[in-house]
Amino acid sequence: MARAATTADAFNAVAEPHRRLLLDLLAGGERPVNDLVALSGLTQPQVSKHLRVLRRVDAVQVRGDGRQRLYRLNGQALKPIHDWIKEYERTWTERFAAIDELLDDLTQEEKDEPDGE
Amino acid sequence: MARAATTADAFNAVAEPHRRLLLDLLAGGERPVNDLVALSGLTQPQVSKHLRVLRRVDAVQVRGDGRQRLYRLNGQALKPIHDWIKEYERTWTERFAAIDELLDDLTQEEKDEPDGE
DNA sequence: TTGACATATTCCGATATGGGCATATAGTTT
DNA sequence: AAACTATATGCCCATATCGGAATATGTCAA
Repeated sequence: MARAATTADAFNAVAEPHRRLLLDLLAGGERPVNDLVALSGLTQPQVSKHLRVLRRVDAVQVRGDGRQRLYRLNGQALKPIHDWIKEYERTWTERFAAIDELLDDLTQEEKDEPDGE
Repeated sequence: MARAATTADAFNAVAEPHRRLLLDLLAGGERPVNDLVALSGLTQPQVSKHLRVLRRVDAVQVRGDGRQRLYRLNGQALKPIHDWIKEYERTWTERFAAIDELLDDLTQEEKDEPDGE
């Protein structure tokens, strides 16, 4: 066995800068692929491929419209990321940071394994 | 040229589930590697390697203490992720979602490139 | 049907990743 | 110094990733 999970969840989908760019562009509204190509400066296949990944994690949805395919953002899929990172927000909120640090110290004392060492 | 950026920014560091686990554990306070090994169920080299990546993006900081190395979370490094994803929050906040959808439609009309298609 | 346009897919090569295992390095104790 | 503990590294393998170029697929128009 070598290597583990990768492009299959939102976290990974979003780890790619170009993919974030596409999402950002789609945040402005539904758009056909060619628009994204123009706006992103990426090649058409590149865009199609990245959109595919984003689709797999349901971060975007498609809708056929004539010969075009309209892509639309589905932020819902990004919620898990937000939920996870939200917990860390306190870390950089200075006031909380100080409190946390204090708590860490206290907690340490009672939690520290006292099994010799 | 093949392949682009990877493990060098917070987004990527956090894309790995095991790495998120380590961060979550460290959120509970400073800990030596062996604690993390025990708590995570990962092998020691695995932990060391993941910690290295996390260190490279400054998501954790080390402090030597005798023969141990105490790792501590540095949430600050995760802020960019939070800042980015925050913008998408409205998407799943139902009321906003509806409004956005409406705005999309309106915006579309005036923004749609009228250059022949 | 043929042709033009829009988008998706395939194949390829270069590279990086993560795990496993063995081992190196560092600090401590005796 | 030697033995021991704690952690970091190195090496290898299997696999996934991203980009590039070419091509397939799909849809509409003549």
